[in-house]
Amino acid sequence: MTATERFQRLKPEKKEKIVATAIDEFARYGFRQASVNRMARLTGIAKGSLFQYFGTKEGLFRFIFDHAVELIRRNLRRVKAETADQDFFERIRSSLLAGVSFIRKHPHIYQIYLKMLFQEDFPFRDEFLQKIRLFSAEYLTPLVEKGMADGDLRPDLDVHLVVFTLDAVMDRFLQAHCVPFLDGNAGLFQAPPERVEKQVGDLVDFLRRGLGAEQPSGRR
Amino acid sequence: MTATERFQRLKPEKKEKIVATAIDEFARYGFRQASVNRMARLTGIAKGSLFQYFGTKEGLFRFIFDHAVELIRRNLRRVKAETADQDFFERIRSSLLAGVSFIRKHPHIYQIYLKMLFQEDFPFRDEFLQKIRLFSAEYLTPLVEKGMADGDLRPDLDVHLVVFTLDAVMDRFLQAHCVPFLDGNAGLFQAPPERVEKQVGDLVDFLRRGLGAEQPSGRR
DNA sequence: CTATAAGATGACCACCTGGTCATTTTGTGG
DNA sequence: CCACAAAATGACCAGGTGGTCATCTTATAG
Repeated sequence: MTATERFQRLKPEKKEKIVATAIDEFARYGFRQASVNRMARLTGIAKGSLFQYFGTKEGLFRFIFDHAVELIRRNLRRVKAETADQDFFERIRSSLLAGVSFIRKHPHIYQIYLKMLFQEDFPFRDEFLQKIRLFSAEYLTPLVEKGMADGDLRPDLDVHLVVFTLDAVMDRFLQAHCVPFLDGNAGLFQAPPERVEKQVGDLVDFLRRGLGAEQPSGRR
Repeated sequence: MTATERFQRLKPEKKEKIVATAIDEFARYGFRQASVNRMARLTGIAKGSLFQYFGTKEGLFRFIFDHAVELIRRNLRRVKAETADQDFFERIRSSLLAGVSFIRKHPHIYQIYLKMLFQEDFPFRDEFLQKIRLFSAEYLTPLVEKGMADGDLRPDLDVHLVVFTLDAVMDRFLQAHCVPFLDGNAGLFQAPPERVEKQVGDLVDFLRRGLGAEQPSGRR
């Protein structure tokens, strides 16, 4: 990969400051419009040093990108494991709440994610889009397949269509939490935790009504 | 509004060339990264002239923006009127097909739309997001309300949630048609018309199964 | 054909960018 | 305290930006 040993040798405090500032910068401005000069000013580190650490702006972004991917991967794995014994719709509920929680903790990473979706001038965008598909395939697909096998989901549904729909609805829910006017007048935008809890509940109940088997194994 | 009389006085041919080039440029590069120099080179018109016509880069974008909004508005109105007598799900089907058709005809406008969703450095972005909400409220909401009143939709569903879900699924369907790897392995990306026809049909059938009343007034 | 107004033009400006590298500062072992 | 290496620095560069405006070209009217 790109050589960042020089950067890795820095004091943790300095490293964190650089990472935080860079994430912020890329989240706010995308790739092309992000300014290494500004990052240098904000971190108090000479521009030359930043280029010594990462080679190029793209190298710096590569590092941030990998960092973010790893964070997301860990989160998905964790949620998947923690909810393994739950009912299908309960898992969807947990996934949505985990998504909101992740965004709360790492808003700038999510902002970068949203920008990369439709902004072609990001480096590694193809890799990024492939990873998204992989995440969806590795996370949602097996979840749906298990849901059908367990009888939580109506047996007449096409797995791919369920995955596609869930992906769309869940993504949109998270987007509406971050972008004004993308909610359906439902006050999703920057809703406080207790309101989110109810919104997620309502949405999942709605999904259950459309996708759930009539008499599932569980109660409710 | 911003003064564009100077531009309006030009020969239609010249006007169209400018509009087409500008739409292309903003679609490819967003706002900040779009270059008036490049547009001048591509149209063969002096940069100074472009600034005489539109005042600023923002003025030029304002014109393109209004132009695009008007196009979309007309399209929505037309589809809504043309499908007024159809069954609810038939209308959704028609809307999706009309969406794909619009994107085929105006791919760059749709690209600008996608970029504006998450790129904050566009001028008029708040206005844009409000318009989106308005379109959704004026288009999808009454459609769903009529669908429920007509008994096409299950009566126990919450209108807002149906609108939210449809919005999410339909938007995602169109996005998947334009961005690779956003489809659920379903080959939506840049699918040819006949494939789109089938995909839309499958999706709508799927939606009908989840949202439709058991015994609607019509056949099928 | 001329006088005048309207329009087109591109050199120019200040500013910002990613990236370089000679120079200075700092850290370390003896 | 020194010597030497490693790290930090910011002036500098070429190239691009949005925007201006004196100058030139064109069209029109008398």
